[in-house]
Amino acid sequence: MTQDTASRPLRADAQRNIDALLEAAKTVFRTSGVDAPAKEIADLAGVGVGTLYRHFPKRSDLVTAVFQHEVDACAAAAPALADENEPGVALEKWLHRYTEFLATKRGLASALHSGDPAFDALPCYFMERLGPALDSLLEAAVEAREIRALVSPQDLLYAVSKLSLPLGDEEAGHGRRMVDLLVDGLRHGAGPSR
Amino acid sequence: MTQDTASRPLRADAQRNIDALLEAAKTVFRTSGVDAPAKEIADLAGVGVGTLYRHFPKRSDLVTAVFQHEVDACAAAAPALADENEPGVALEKWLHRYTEFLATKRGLASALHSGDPAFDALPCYFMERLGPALDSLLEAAVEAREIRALVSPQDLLYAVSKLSLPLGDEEAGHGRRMVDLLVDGLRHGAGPSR
DNA sequence: AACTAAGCGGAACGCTCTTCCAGAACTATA
DNA sequence: TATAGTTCTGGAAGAGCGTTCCGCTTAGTT
Repeated sequence: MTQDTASRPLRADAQRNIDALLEAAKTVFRTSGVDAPAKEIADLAGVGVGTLYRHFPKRSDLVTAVFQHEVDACAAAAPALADENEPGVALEKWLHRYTEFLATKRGLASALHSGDPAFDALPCYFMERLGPALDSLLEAAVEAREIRALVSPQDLLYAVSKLSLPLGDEEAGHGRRMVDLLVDGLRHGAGPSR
Repeated sequence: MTQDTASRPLRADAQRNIDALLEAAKTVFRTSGVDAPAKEIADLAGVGVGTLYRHFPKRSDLVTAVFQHEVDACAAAAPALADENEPGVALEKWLHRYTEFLATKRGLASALHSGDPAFDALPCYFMERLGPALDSLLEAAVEAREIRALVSPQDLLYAVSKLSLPLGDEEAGHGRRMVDLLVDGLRHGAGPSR
């Protein structure tokens, strides 16, 4: 899933280590934030710190890779959910999947706004991957007349983002409730597509 | 303006150092972010690092103090602007003053969302100080029939916050333009108060 | 002037980041 | 399968930063 773009195909053990590092980094970022010690990540992955720095010379490289990895996983969940559920339910489940994804990104949001140009491309990647994924779910739901057709995937993604990464102080679960409300709102106007 | 709540009145040189540290930290936070080296702040303030840690044992103590200091300054600007300008202009100028304040807070926003409970009280402090300040400007402008009366200070503060601390990638100045638009929107419906 | 205690500075310690290279591990070839 | 050639690995080493600690300084008091 990683590093198969060009050049020669990377040695097998190296690929294994990269995967282990991504998995470890995902876990550590969630528990200790994006500024967690490099050694913690290397230890969890079962490799030396040198190996970490060989594959991800800058911290932002690792952060970016983990982020893209998770965005990909989130996007990939859409077709699976569409197969297994009614369109409206699939949409709802995917949005919750998306909220869970966002919930693990508190620390990452800080990095995104840190001004480091290394992160500039992430929001684009985000939209490019998730936009179409959500769009297919929306279209199916509109087709099935379970929701109305008046929302763009971009708007919905941003709306859910802002609901899930709140400014200020508020109790847990607030984001999830607001997302439910949003989906119900979409359902309300459902009917024959014009 | 600082540390005069209780106990004995703090030695004069200590108070001077505290002020110098706050001033230095404000500058350094702006240029190097909230994670800047402690020594950089201490040097700029002309004191040893020990002095910094004596007054602000944890980094969050310093961050919190600087933040409150700046919130106070921003709130204090409201009456002055109200004296020197027409109500509508005072409102507009203050909102721009507020945007400038927010613009220096990129790094701080990260800290706020970092999950450190030390920062939990900041958003409340923020609203408590700025809410009334903005409210007085709004009331004066409504009274003078320069804007309509349909907005709460909380909504306006949050709206401007979100416009000024954008998610995603966008060119500079976007926040400022959107704030202008918002103020024009307020003006549009102006007329006899009901 | 002398005393007291608050306050100061910066050396020292420990932790983390990052680099580097000798040697291990893998792959291709014969 | 044996060998050569390359990639990749691990962790020691060097540098830098955060934080603590304590002997000395200095403001305030009598």
